[in-house]
Formats: sequence, structure tokens, C-alpha cells
Amino acid sequence: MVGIVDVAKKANVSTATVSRVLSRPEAVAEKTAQKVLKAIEVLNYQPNVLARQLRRLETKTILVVVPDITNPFFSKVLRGIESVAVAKGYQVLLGDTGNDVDRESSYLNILQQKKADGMVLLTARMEPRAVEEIAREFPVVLACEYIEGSSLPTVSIDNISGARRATEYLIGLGHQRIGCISGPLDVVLSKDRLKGFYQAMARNSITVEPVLVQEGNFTFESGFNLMMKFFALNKLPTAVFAANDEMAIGAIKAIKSKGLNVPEDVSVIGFDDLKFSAIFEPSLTTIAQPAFKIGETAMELLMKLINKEEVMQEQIILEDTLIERESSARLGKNFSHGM
Amino acid sequence: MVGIVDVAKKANVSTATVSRVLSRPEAVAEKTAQKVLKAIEVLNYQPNVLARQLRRLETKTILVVVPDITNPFFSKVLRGIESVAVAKGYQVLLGDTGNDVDRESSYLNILQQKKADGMVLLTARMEPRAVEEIAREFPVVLACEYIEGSSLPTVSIDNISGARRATEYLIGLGHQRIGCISGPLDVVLSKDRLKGFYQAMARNSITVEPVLVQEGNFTFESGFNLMMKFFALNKLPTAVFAANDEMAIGAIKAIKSKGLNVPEDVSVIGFDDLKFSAIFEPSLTTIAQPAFKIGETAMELLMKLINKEEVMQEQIILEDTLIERESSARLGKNFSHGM
DNA sequence: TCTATGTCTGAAAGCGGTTTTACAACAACT
DNA sequence: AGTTGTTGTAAAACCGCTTTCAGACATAGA
Repeated sequence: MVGIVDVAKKANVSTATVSRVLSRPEAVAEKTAQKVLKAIEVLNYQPNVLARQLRRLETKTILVVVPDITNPFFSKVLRGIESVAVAKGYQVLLGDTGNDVDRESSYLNILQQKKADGMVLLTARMEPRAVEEIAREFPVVLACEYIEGSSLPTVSIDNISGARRATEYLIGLGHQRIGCISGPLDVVLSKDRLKGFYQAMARNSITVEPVLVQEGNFTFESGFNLMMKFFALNKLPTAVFAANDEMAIGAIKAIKSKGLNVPEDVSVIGFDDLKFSAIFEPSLTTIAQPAFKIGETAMELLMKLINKEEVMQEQIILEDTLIERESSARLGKNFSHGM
Repeated sequence: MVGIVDVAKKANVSTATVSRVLSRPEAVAEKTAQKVLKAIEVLNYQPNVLARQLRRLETKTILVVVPDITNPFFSKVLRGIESVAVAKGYQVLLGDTGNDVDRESSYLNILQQKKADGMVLLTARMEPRAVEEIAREFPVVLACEYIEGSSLPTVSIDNISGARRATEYLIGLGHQRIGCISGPLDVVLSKDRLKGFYQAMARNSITVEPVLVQEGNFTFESGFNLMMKFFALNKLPTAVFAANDEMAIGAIKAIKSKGLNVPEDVSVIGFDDLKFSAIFEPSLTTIAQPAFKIGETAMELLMKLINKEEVMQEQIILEDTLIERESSARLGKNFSHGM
């Protein structure tokens, strides 16, 4: 291992000078710098980052905790985070929890052990208190999710209004018997989307039949099964709001499996706008989240926290968009197949 | 910051003793250990990992370089890696290259700077020489891809035989005019799949029409466009082998857009077995790669290299599987719609 | 010529642990 | 009692780099 002392020796200067050439070249004479640079070149010297970090007490690394990296929505957010991280000279340490709360909180240690300068959480199911405590001491930002009643820095869309918009869109198409396949209700984000659904129904004075609201877990399978449940209960809605695209697609498959058509017999709307949602047939009407942008924004916010910059706004809400595609249609519309 | 000296002072021992209590408790008297433990407890002492790493010259971190984390195939491999990493007390640093060769090689520095103990590459488009050089000095394993003519540790399936099997499956269904939509040919993996395609054709003495072999880039769009090209050239094959599922689905969409049906008019087979491939309609016949297992195996291999264990086999080939679904059928089969 | 000012550089003290070395204390043997 | 061996602890060196502090030297001004 070639170290800074080797370079110093070779260039006939002190280690301090070598260090300065690397970090503040303007503070050292041109001629000396040349000598040092050459020695570095010849010896192929690579500074040991660990030592530098220990000295500076910073890691240039941030931790991202994800509930499921396999989920394309999260990986897109992650990419947004990564893109600005790299641009700012940071690396990202990945923590995939596999939707496991214990593993989620175990990642807090990494921060405490100074292995990362900050953290962005894409999931927040652990003890709110634990997160808040950590956040007091280290830079933390929540993305996508937030913690109820806490004012931690957060970047997300407004899930309530998004879900409300989705539901009102269906109502606008004439639907009244609208089913809802929600996400797991221990997640704030799911609660919000459900809340938005109820709000839309209430605003339009439509009574919600309790049995038409079912709790899923964001997987394709749960979407499929819960739609089948509607069939089994003989409570077929004319439209379904699913709290994410994967479940929406599951629901559509269930409808098709019963020989019915989407949107002719049942309209379906999802949430997230996965790439695949545009490809699926029928293509899925959905609420698009700016996933990449959420990631970017969250990372930018985190950078500001790390650099102790003035932050005027710690709760950032990004815009979602309703994307109309084939899976939704006006109630009772007379479909003329084949043009 | 409470440090080891504070603990030592509190417990009335030296810092060395505190350190020993933490790393080799058997080397210190029971009574002393108790005192120390209590002091640690009271002060809520957290050892500074950076300092430890600097001294031990290890990071307990591995670097994973991925071409595109958004691609569900890679994220699944990544998950496999992560699962064994966590089990062994390692963290994973993520490097997403966005398919950019420069960023790919820039990640090599992380290793040289000792920010990671080892690396697994899910992409290897950079200078083979650069990789080999790094691999001489640090533990490196390639997963999914490999480098031609090099004997670096590798975990993957046999892409040649996989592609051959896919093609021969189509041939077995009676197809002769088989089109191939390959991956980008600067990637070994793509070359191999193409090679497998040619092998299958040659073994069965079928002449390949050059125009029926087109180079895509693994995206849905390229699959769609190249299939459209077949139409435009008036060279419609009766079956198509696409080098991955995304392109296969793109091709199917193109076929459908022309008013033809899959598999009635054209059979399509893909490669990877994405989750979505089973959901898409028609569900996709494909070659399944054990993505998670590739990740696990690669990480296990890397662990052995890091621990300088004896490794009997450095090139590991895992089994792929042909999954028959709806997108492929016997040539000229008389389809009876509606059962 | 002598002092003031400024520019460069080197020595040394950390950063916060781990590990080696040395030694003290005590038990067990001749 | 004197020697040897064992065990537990403290002191100090070390990991490799950064940064402060002060000294050396050169140039400019008095």
C-alpha cells in the first residue's frame, strides 16, 4: 500500500504539503505542486478515504432505506436519489428491508455509527419516536411516506388529494358503486389514499358500502383476490379504485377471468403509473407519481440539511397527474367494438 | 461524542481493556468485563466504526455495480446479494451506472480507495483489462455477465445454451422462419444469446436470413420498433426469439398493432421471466433465470474471496428453465377460439 | 540596511479506535 | 525461598490523512 508518506518522501516534501496539493492546490507553490503531482502519478497513489473520513468526521455516503427494491416504483425513486447523490460526490448505501419493520429500525444504527452522513427513508413503519430521535441528531428526510403528527422533512405527493381526484374522476364518469382496494392500513400512505377515497365519496354524497372497501397489500395477488371477493360476495362495483397499479392490474385480471371486460363492465383506476401500466391491455388509467423527481428532491433536501443550509420549506409536496387510459370509461357507455 | 476513553475512565480501566471486552471478551476477567459493560451501558457508548475500519483496514461493505436498478431483473439479483450480505454482517453500496460505461469504471475507485471490501459487477462493458487489474488486487465477482477470455470469478447461467434451447423449442414447434431480436452486441451476454440462436438454427440446418436478425437494446421500445421493421420489410417471421422479455413484449405489441395475433400468427419467446411476463396477455413463453439465486451465489462466492477461503470453483453456472406459456404455439396449428 | 508583510512549507497533534508490548500480580512448582 | 508460568491490565504505537501552528524565506517598504 502506497501512502501519503511515500509520496511525500518521493517528492521531498512533507505529508502536509501532499495533502494540501490534493485539497487546496492554490495554497501551494506551482513548482512544488508539480513535483508532488508527479510523485503521485508515478506511485499511483490513491488516498485512503477511510483515514480522510475519520479525520473529517464525514463519510460522503448517504443511506437509503427501501421497503422493496424489487418494486419498480421505489427503484425509480432510488434512481432519482442516486443521480443527485453522484452529482454531489456522494455514494449511496442501500438498505432493503423486505417490508420487515425490524430490519428497518436496524438500519438506524448505520447512521449512529457514522457510516453515513444522512439518510432518506422510503418507508416509515417503525416506531415514530425512534425516527424522530435519530432525526434530531442526524439529517433525515422521508420520501413518499411521512410520519403522522411529526414535522420531519418530507418529500411526497399529496396522497389524499391524489386518491380523491382518482375517485372523483370515476364519479365524474357516472359511477356510484365504486369499490376500493386499499393498501395495508398500517402504512400512512395507504390510509391517506383511503381517506381521499372516502372524501370524494362524501363530497358527492355517495354512501360507501363497507363491503366494497377491502384491504390489500400492494401486491398483484392481493388485487386479484380482493376483486374475486367482490364477485364472490355478489357485490360487483361498476368501478374500482386500487391504491396502486399492481393491485389494479390484479383486479383487471380477475375481472377478465370472469369473462367480463374492462372498462365495458367495470372501470379500474390505479395509482403510481408503472411503466408496465401503459403496456398492459387495457392500458391503465392511473395517478402518476413523479418518482424520479421525488428522489431528486429528497436528496437535494438532504444535502441542504447535511450542509446546514437554510431550508425554507421542509415539507415538499410534488404534483401528481391523472393519466387517462383505456381501463376507465363512462358508466353505461355503449361500446361499439371494432370501430 | 462519547468515546472509548470515556468508557475506560468510567470503568477505571484502560482503553485496551474496553476494546477487548468488545471484541474478545474471553480474554478479560469476568469482573472487569462487567464493570466495562456497565459503563458502556450507562454512557450509551457506540464504537466509531470509521476508526475501527481504519485500524483493521476493512469496511464490511461491498459494492454492487448495476447497469440499471430500475430493471426488475437486476433489482432481483441485487436483492439476492443483499440478503446474504446482511446475513454476514455486510452492507451494500449501490452503484447504478445508467448503462454508462464511464460511470461504470468510475466505481472502480471506490474499491481502490478502500471504501468497500469487494465488488460484484452486474455489468462489464468497460475495459476488460481495467477489471482484471482491479481483480488482481481486490475481490471481484461478475454476476450475469462475464468477460471474454478472462477467468474471473463469475456466476451466471449459460446464455448460449439458454438461447439455443429457446430457439430449438420454436423449431420443435415447426417454425423455420424465425426472427431474432438481439440485445446490444457490445454486451457479451447479448452476443451469447445470439450465438445460441445461430447454433440452434445451424444444428437444424436452417438458413438464417440476415434481415431477420436485428439488434435491439433490451428496451420495450426497441422490441416494438424492430418488430415493426420486420413488417415494413415484408419479412414476417412465423416466430420470434427476443433476447429479453421486455423486447418480447414490445414485439407482441407491435404484432397486435398490425391486427395479427400471438401465437396464432406469430410465436414469441423471451428471456428472463419477469414477473410481468406471466401477467401480460398473452402470457410470455420465456427462459427463466434464477435471478435471486444468482445474486445469493455471487455474494457467497465474494465472501469466500474476501475471507481468502479456498474456492474450488470460480465459474458457477446456474440452471435456466424454459417456461411454456401462451405466446408460443405449433406452426399452423388450427386454433379453435372460444373453446 | 532593517523591519514589516506575505507566501510556502514542515513538524506535530489529532481523528477514535485496535493491537502490540511490557509489566505487575499472583499461583504453582522445584 | 527462588524460579517459572499464567493471567490481567496499562501504556504506547499505529492505521493514514488533515489541519493548526509556527518558522523560513522572499519581497517590499521605511
